[in-house]
Amino acid sequence: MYQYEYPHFAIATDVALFTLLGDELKLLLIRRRGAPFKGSWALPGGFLRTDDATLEECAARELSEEAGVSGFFLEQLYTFGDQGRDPRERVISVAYYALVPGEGLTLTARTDADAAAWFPADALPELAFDHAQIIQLARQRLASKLDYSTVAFQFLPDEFALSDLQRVYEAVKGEQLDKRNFRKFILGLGLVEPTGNERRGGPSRPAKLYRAKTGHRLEYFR
Amino acid sequence: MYQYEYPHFAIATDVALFTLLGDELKLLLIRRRGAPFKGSWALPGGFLRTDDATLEECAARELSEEAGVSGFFLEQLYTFGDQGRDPRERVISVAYYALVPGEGLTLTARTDADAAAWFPADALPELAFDHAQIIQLARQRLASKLDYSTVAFQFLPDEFALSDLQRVYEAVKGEQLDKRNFRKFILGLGLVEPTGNERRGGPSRPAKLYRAKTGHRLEYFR
DNA sequence: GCAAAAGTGTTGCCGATACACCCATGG
DNA sequence: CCATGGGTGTATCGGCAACACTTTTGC
Repeated sequence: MYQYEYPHFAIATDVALFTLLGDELKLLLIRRRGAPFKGSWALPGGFLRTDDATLEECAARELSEEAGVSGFFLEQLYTFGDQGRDPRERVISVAYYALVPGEGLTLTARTDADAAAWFPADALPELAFDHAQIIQLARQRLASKLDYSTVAFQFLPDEFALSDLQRVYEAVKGEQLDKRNFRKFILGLGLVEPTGNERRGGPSRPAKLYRAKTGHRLEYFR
Repeated sequence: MYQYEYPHFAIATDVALFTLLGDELKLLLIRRRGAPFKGSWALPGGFLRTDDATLEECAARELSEEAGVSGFFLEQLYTFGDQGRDPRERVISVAYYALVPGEGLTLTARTDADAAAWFPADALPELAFDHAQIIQLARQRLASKLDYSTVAFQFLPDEFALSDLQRVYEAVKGEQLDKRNFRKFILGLGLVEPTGNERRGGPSRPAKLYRAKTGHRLEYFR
């Protein structure tokens, strides 16, 4: 038994995980099985354990445990610690946002798969706790990071067509972009290179495929 | 005595408080009176208490208690929670940065004033914990926020000359700016208005004074 | 041959930069 | 009258937005 000089609190991480399915930005939600907010939709997340070496590790663990997802990009967003944001006791929540390529999602591999689902980011249900606020902040951050970093690549597999990348920008920003200007912009950054492969099979001209020069590391430009 | 389902942790806030003194960006440091890192310089900060309604309130309280400062702008920066960042026990630290006008600093009003001191932001001593990392992050954030927000006003009193504002930009970014272009930039934003007053008394032409149109609320442009 | 998506250049405009001199005051 | 900082305009350049047609494939 320990005696502490200062009060201690529960720490949690909550993660807003986005992906692109078709032309639409999607967000992963979990249906809560316990109180409080039992039956409500909420962000995946959970309490920090002593064997989580870092907060990020905690967030990643919850994402794979609760949602059966892996291979995501993860970045800290903001920390919420107001009194009363959790009705049980004071919980300090470190919010993250995460991105996965739309391809190869392993949601179905989970035992209780129906408890997790992708929602259109523009049509979310009522959410538990202050999760609506977290999501709003995550979307803002995401949209502004498109303008000065390579976050967009995190939505795509290693090989992608420029039109795939454009679909990411359009879905996240919620506006149409001019194809020629977009290509000039991306190629002008000098951060992608052709792989030499093409994507065939569609009823149209094959698309040249590219990869991020830096692998999938986040780069800042501007 | 309570039994918790999950482990609980100490939460702290640490604050990087900047001001402009003369032409130089300064950072406030506190000399630690207790273990660990006794005698080292550190950021002002301390543990979250149950009567702090918000994390921000905790940060503000510590700033006024430890440093005797008030009237600052305060914004959350990042949360550090790795194992081992505090040798005593695991401490989750929510880092903030804060800005005060160089005028009217009340540091001297403190009882143990010699325990707190302003250091040139470019010449800091060895620091306790991971505080050097926090400060580096704060400076980056600050410098980039100059480009798309009105944070700079937070370094200035209500009335200021355009050259004061320019000194802020130069100190934070660490580079000289062209006076004419700078004024065009600021006036072009349309976020300041002349107060009608002048600052006389120097051995030079009096400077017209301005105020932020929005009061001291943070605005985003671009 | 037709539907569907890929690919490709030029022009105009606006915002950012570079640059040097006169002005008003206090001492 | 001199030292100090305040105040002002123009020309150039480069990046960004607007804009439409041809190409390659699968069926």
